[in-house]
Amino acid sequence: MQAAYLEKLNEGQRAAVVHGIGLADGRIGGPLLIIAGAGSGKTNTLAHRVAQLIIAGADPRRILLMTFSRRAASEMAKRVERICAKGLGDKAGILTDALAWSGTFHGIGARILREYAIELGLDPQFTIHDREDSADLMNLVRHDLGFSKTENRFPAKGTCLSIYSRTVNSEAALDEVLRANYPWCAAWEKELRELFAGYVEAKQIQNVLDYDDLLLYWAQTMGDATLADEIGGRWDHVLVDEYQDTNRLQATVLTGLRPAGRGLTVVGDDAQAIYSFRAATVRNILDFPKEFSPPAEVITLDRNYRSTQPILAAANGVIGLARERFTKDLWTDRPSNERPRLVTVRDEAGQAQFVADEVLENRETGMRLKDQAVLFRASHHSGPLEVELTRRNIPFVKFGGLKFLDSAHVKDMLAAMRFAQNMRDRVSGFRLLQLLPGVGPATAQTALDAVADSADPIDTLDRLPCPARAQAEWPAFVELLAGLRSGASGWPAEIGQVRAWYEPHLERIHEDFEMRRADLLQLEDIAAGYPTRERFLTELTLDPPDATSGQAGVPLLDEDYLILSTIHSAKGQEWRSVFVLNTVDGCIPSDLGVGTSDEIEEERRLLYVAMTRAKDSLNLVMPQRFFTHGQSATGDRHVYASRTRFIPANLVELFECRAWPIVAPGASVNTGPRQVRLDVGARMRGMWR
DNA sequence: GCAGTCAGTCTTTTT
DNA sequence: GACTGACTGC
Repeated sequence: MQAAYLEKLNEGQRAAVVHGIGLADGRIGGPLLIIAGAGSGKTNTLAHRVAQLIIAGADPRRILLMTFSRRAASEMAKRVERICAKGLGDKAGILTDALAWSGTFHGIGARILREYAIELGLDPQFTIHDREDSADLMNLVRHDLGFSKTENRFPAKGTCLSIYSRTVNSEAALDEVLRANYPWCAAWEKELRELFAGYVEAKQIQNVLDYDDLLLYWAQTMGDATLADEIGGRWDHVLVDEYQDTNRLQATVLTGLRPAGRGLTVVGDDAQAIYSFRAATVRNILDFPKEFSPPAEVITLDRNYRSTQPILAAANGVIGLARERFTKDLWTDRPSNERPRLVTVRDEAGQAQFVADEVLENRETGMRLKDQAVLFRASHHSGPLEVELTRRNIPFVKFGGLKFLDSAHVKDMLAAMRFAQNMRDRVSGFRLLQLLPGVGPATAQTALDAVADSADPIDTLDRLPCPARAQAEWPAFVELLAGLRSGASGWPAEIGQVRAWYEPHLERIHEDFEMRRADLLQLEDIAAGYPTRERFLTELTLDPPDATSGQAGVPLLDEDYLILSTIHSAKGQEWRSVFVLNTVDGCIPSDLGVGTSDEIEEERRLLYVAMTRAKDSLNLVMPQRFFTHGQSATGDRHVYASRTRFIPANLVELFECRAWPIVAPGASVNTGPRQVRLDVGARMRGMWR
């Protein structure tokens, strides 16, 4: 007899769902690898497996579910709950929020480390630095060591951090990483080693962890037999999604948790590996089965339920040219007469018009904006389109790229709260102090030194001889910190106090403070959704709100809006109609990513991921001309682009090729409504400015 | 020692 | 077109 909720699954999916469940005497099954192609119902299968475990009697609090993003985690939790409701009926009510251990590797790591902080010699109040904070700290150390004025240019802070991060995450030796990924920095190996030692020391003194530390400390913890047993023993089942995008360090954590592989399930698709820049390695998923003895069972899902046959044929064609590949072609029984389209447009402005036109046309036929998405390689590729959408009043939400947390004024506010939380955090303190008029790097350094050595930092700050120009502002500043540290006003009232203190400075520093002030109010709204300051700061760093909106404020949930997303952020999602921008060499593949053949292969998979997001309709848009940057608004310098190398001539027949706009011979090129084409007035004014 | 200006560099994707 | 470092005046 088979439960009704399993009937809709195909054979492979069902095998994956029930693997190792219901063994005699309640034993827990061996390791399982699910190779799940794009659109093969991967999320659904994994959710069913979790639900099946619970229905079969597993304790949901002893299930660890690690996904790639927080969004994926909460989505999964919802689905599990729904399926359990079907399978358990009334008894399912007790499960609400019971799937307590679901999140990203980093998020779970942070939780574990806070809990075991004392045992690991960490202060439980540690703050977490995001990438930019880490780069700033790296820069401070780089400066202290005198590397900022070497005769030959020393690698920039971001490069140093990337090297450090890759070395840590790939568990490789520094010289290997330099040779393989940063050959132009190889001459600095000795200095880099010194820099990284200083960086690690600085983090420890200041009681901060960076993203990598969340994994690194966790992995180190798992190296201790007693702690590994204790932590691994908290869960009976560990499930990992998007396993192709994990790195060595994450694999180490995982084997530490489940040394024998018992109760371990990983899911992924090597054809969709697109995070090697984060040191992810496809070897993790390929080598998974033989990590264990007996080896893990492998189940492959190759039936695609998402796309029409012509779309899938084109995607298979693209990935078929990959140098190396392990999964089979996907298949579907969704026929269609409509091939995906390769659309040639004149330039990026034409591309924006084309997409806007098509999106509106689709909506006329009843397709909501939300069912349509525009995908692109780099965040800034959508710039002209965003302008066009705003002009035509088409609401949109953009995923990926710069977030509102990255703006200077938001970071200032967060720095204030983080410094209050942890006054040894120099990056936050450094930023915060320099907001005061008359305080620059030198004064800030002195103040932070005094605070670091002090048992009563607030008192120290209060007595500090501050520069004359900061005199007037100093008492209010110290009072703010004292207030925050006392916790007297409680959360989220505190953030209002910070804003009240900060606004005059904002006004002094920025011309456009009106716009920025709106962001601060939004930050306050977001803050109100978190129970404590510590949770707010931690979770905001680990899971920043990932969408920015075209209009002021995020559109209401019931409103309809178009999705704009980087291909990376589109992972795991699907839409009825998908547009891919700039399907030309130089954008896909990015001309920055064509150094090695491995990088080229990853760019190819990126296009594959983009194409396989589409259910019914797919448009790959190719602007012919790109205007180069660094010229006046009316300049005409441009370069010509050609079709992406991933769609060579022999694949073109899989597409319907067309040009837009369709120009009848002899007709005027500009078929659209009459509009300003040359702002003569602006040119005249520009002559004098 | 701070703040403003100028010239030169690098420019992706994200937890 | 943003960020960094060097230079200059206060």
